[in-house]
Amino acid sequence: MPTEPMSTRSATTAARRAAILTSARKVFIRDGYHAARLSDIAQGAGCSVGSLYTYFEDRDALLSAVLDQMELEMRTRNRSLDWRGGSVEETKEAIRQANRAYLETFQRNAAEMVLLEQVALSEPAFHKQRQERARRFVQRNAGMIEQLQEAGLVNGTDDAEMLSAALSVMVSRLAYNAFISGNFLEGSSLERLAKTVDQVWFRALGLE
Amino acid sequence: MPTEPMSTRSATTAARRAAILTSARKVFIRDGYHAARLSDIAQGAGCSVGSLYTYFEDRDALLSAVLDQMELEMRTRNRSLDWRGGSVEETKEAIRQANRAYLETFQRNAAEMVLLEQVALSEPAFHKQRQERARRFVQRNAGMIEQLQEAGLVNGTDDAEMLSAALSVMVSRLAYNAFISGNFLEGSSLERLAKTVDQVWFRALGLE
Amino acid sequence: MPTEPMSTRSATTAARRAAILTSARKVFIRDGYHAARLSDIAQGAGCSVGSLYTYFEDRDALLSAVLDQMELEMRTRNRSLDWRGGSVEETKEAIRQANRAYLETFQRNAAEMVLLEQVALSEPAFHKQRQERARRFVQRNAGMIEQLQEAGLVNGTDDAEMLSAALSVMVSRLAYNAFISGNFLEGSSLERLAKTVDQVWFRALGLE
Amino acid sequence: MPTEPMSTRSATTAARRAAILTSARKVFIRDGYHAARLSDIAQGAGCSVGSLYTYFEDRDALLSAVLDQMELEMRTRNRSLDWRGGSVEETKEAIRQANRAYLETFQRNAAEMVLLEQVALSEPAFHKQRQERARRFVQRNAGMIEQLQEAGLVNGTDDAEMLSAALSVMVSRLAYNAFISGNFLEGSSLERLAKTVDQVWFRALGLE
DNA sequence: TATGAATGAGTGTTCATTCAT
DNA sequence: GATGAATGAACACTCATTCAT
Repeated sequence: MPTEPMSTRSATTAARRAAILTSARKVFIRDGYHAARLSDIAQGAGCSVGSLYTYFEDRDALLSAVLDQMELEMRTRNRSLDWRGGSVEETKEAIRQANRAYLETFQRNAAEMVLLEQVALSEPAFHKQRQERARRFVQRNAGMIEQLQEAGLVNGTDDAEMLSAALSVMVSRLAYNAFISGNFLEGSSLERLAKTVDQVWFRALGLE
Repeated sequence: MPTEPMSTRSATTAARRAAILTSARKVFIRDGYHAARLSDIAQGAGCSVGSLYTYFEDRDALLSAVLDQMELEMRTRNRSLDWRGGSVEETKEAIRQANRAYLETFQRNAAEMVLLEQVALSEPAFHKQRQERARRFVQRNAGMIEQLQEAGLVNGTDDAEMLSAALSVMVSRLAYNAFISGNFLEGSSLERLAKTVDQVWFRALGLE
Repeated sequence: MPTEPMSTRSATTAARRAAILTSARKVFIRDGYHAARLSDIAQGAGCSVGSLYTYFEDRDALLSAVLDQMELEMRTRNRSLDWRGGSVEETKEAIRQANRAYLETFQRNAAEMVLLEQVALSEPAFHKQRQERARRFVQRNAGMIEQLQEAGLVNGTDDAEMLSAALSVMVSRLAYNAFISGNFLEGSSLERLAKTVDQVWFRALGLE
Repeated sequence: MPTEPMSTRSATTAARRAAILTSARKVFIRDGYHAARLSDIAQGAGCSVGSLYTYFEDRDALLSAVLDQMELEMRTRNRSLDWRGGSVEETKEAIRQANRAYLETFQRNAAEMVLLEQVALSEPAFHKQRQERARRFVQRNAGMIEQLQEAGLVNGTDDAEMLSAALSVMVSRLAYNAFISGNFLEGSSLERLAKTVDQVWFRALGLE
């Protein structure tokens, strides 16, 4: 066994930690940030409440670990537009792929997105972190729009940063309304969303 | 006695109800949906905690009344696009005015919007109500887009409903990020937002 | 009824507060500072645990109120030696009375003294306050000894402050051992203590 | 093999026990009787919490061992007055030496004395044991005072036992207030204390 | 109708002790 | 013998709701 990764104890310990994390994620998503109870999490993990404190400092640290895990899994959605020159059609294709990747990730993690939203609304620290991430994402896209402007592919008089923000929030919020149960676009297919958002991006940038 | 004013008692009663409502709104907005405490609301209203129950069934009913009051005040923002024929330029002007009205209302009621968001994320009943309102709003705009399509003013092959939704959420979410403290667009002027969202609307609809 | 002291509500409220205080005092004394439970205090007061918080901020505030009440009751013990000139015999009589007053107070509040001791050992804030009181008490007596020295009644070469401290702690600690159950002088009569401490005071001061 | 040293295992075992004891003493003194935690003790001893239970029955047994160790070290302070006849000056010298020995021990072990006090106030069993020790100490001194009375060196009408107790507690409590941080005699030199307590002893016994 | 004291269920957290490895 | 994760009982504190006055 050349790649034996860890001792039995470590393995067990890691498994228990993972079980708690999984249960916590389920309970936090099912009951919401405020209503989630440690006792439910412990029960779901098959351990006592006290054991939660073996692996996590307190309730907030546990939540934080859950959120970190989610962010890690969703990292791909943060891949902003990757354009390094190319024809109009290549540019459009890059946009199509970025939008699709984002929508797919959102669809796969719809429940998680609600939790992220709840926490951001209640915990200033997390809200700040999340906004910072959004800001960077929008900035990157804005930089790309400026490159397109310089390359003469799109209208050079636009407010690139605000345009980037507008198109970004359009996609994310459309996904929110489509993929999260109870919302007014519920049931809309990813295809249908993608088609419209691509179109708006293209026209807003003048890529036609 | 058709114009009999309210009796003194009624007047007093109504005033007290209003005082409670005002205090509740302030506290719910200041402390957030979960952290707001009835004792603070009573203190702010200059009455006892017990009196709250004379005017409202329970905490949720009080919250509900606060939200209703807010919705009433913000009703203008729900005025969707009002297009009844006209030239391209007239259409664009109608869009400009609708967007501006929405942004102004949002800016004026930024704090309220946070509360609406918090509640929608925690209370399914209210969430449903809010989504229904959003759905109707989007449907109305979608209907108008279809009329524009039929009039030959805009591209007739677009998914009108999804396009309406996309453009709507773009405006509301951009406002959210611009007018609510701590968000990444904080400080952006209404003018700057309006210019970009108008532009995207026009291009997305082909109104140029 | 010219001296009607308070409204019925106030009376009831004060009575409830007093009941809680009485119960708290009993429980704190019976179980000790650390082992005392709020549930026991509430039960003894005939109310719910939650009601304790109507009258006291938290456990510490309740304890503090108990201690304040005790201090108030025991204030007489702080009456240090009151000597304003006079013959040797008058001085001795003043000492006799001061010692007796102290011992009587201690005897009457023996259980309370244990609690004071416990708290002082665990709560720096209270310890400090208590030491300050002791310091002032000793200083006053030291001042009187100096007056006696100046009057030529007692040995003028002694360290008045230290002598005062020595004689003070002798009385208080002897009382502690005599009046508190389980201690090695348990059962000794106040008379017996008084006779010895008076004697030591007289001889130490040279009042013979 | 009469001088066979301890086996390696025994040596190791004894060393570990000693390490635990040392760590426990440090932690109990640093954090106080109630706040001291076994996990800190184990960490200080460089072993696991579970190992504590290999060497000591439970928390109380460990505390008990710590206290025993302290008592052992401080045994000299328990050497009561050792008078087997002699002149007045020799008697006074014996008293001087006893007081000084006591004060020195107390000063050297001030922190330990606080712990002893805390435990005595919370644990009846230990309190009893401590009082018994104090009683014997006072009895021995009382016996010596009676011998002095019989020898005509001191006043024969005094209550020897109570006088012994009074003088004993005076020394110990003065030391407590002088050598333990936060008390009102803090900073007083051993010399200053000794001078006063010697004086009081001499005068109280009539040794002049 | 107004009051505000009383209620009590519910929660996160601590830590000495145990025991499987 | 050594380990340290698991346990679970115990506690202080909160606050929406009730109801006697």
